[in-house]
Amino acid sequence: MMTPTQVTVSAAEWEIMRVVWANEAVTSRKVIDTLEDKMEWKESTIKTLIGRLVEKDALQTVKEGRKYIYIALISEEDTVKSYSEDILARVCNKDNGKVVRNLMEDATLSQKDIEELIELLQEKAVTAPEEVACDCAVGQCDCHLV
Amino acid sequence: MMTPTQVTVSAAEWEIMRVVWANEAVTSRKVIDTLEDKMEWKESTIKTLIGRLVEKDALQTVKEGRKYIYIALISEEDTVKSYSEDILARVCNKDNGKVVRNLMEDATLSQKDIEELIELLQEKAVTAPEEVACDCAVGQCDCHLV
DNA sequence: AAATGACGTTTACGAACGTAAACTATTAAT
DNA sequence: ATTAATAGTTTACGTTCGTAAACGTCATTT
Repeated sequence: MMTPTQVTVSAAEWEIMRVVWANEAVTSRKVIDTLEDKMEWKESTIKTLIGRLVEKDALQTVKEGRKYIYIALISEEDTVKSYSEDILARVCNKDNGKVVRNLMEDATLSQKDIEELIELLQEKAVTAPEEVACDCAVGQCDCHLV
Repeated sequence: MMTPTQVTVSAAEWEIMRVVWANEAVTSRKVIDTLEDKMEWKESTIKTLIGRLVEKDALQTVKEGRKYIYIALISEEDTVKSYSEDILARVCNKDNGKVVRNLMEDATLSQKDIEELIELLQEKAVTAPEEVACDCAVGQCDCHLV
C-alpha cells in the first residue's frame, strides 16, 4: 500500500488502527465493541478517535446504507516503519547497532524469524562498512565533540 | 544508570538530551550554541526545553557560580529502549520479527554490529519457540478475529 | 554609575492529544 | 405514531508540545 505523505498516528489512535488492520474493513460498532472494555474507553472516546483518523486520512469511509465502513488508508507496515525510522533518526549512526540490539532483545522471535533475520544480516554484511561513520552535528554526539 | 520511573522525552527535548549525553555535563550556553543553528531554534526555545527537562527530572542541575551545569538523569540507552519497547507493544507478538526486520533494514550497521547481532540471534534461537503466540485482544489482530 | 549582556524564570499561545458529554439525524421497536 | 436505540458530528476541557517573547538578576563593560 502506498502511503503518500505518512500520517502520524498517536498512541490512542493506533489502538483503533489495529482493529481496522486486523479486520480489513470495520464498522464503528466493531471498533467500539472491541476496544470499549479492553481500553476502558467510553463509546464517545472511540468515536472521537475514529473521527480524527478519518480527518487525517488514515481511514477512508465507504457509505454502507446510512452507516460507514472504515478502511485503512495507511498500512501497519508503513506505520511501524516510520516509527522505526524515527528512532534511528534520534541516535548517532554509530549507535544504530545498539538500537537494533535493544529491540531484538525485547522482541519475541520465532525460529523462522531468527533464521530470516540472520539471512538479512548476512546480506547486509556484504556491503557493510568496517566502521559506521558518525553523521551527527558537531557537539551532538561524542564522536566529535567540539 | 538506573532510571526509576522512565521519563518521557518529546522529539524536541530529545535534541537537547543528545547534546547533554554527548558531553556528560553542559552549560545552557553549550546547548544553545550547538542547536541554535542546527535546529533553527531561538535561544528562548532552547531555554524552555531545558527548563522542562529539569522539571520532568530528565536533567539535574548543579550550581556553578550563578549558572548551572546540566547533567542527564536518564541514560540514552534507557530512553531509546523505552521507545523501542513502545513499538513492540503496538503490534502483535507474531509481528515482532517484522518490526525488527524493518528497523534492521534501515539501520546502518558495521561488520562488527552484524557479527554481534547474529550472535545474539543464535543465542535467542536456543530458546526461541517454533511459532510465536499471539497475545492480542480478540479482534485487535488477525490471528484471532471474532 | 550606567549601560549591556548572560542566564534562568515566567508567561504566552496555538496545535495535538486523551478523554468524553451533548446534539442531530435516522432507524428500529413498541 | 411515539419512543428508544444507533451512528455520526459538534463542542469541551485539561495536558503536553513546539515555539518564543518578556522579565528579573547578576555580572561585565563603558
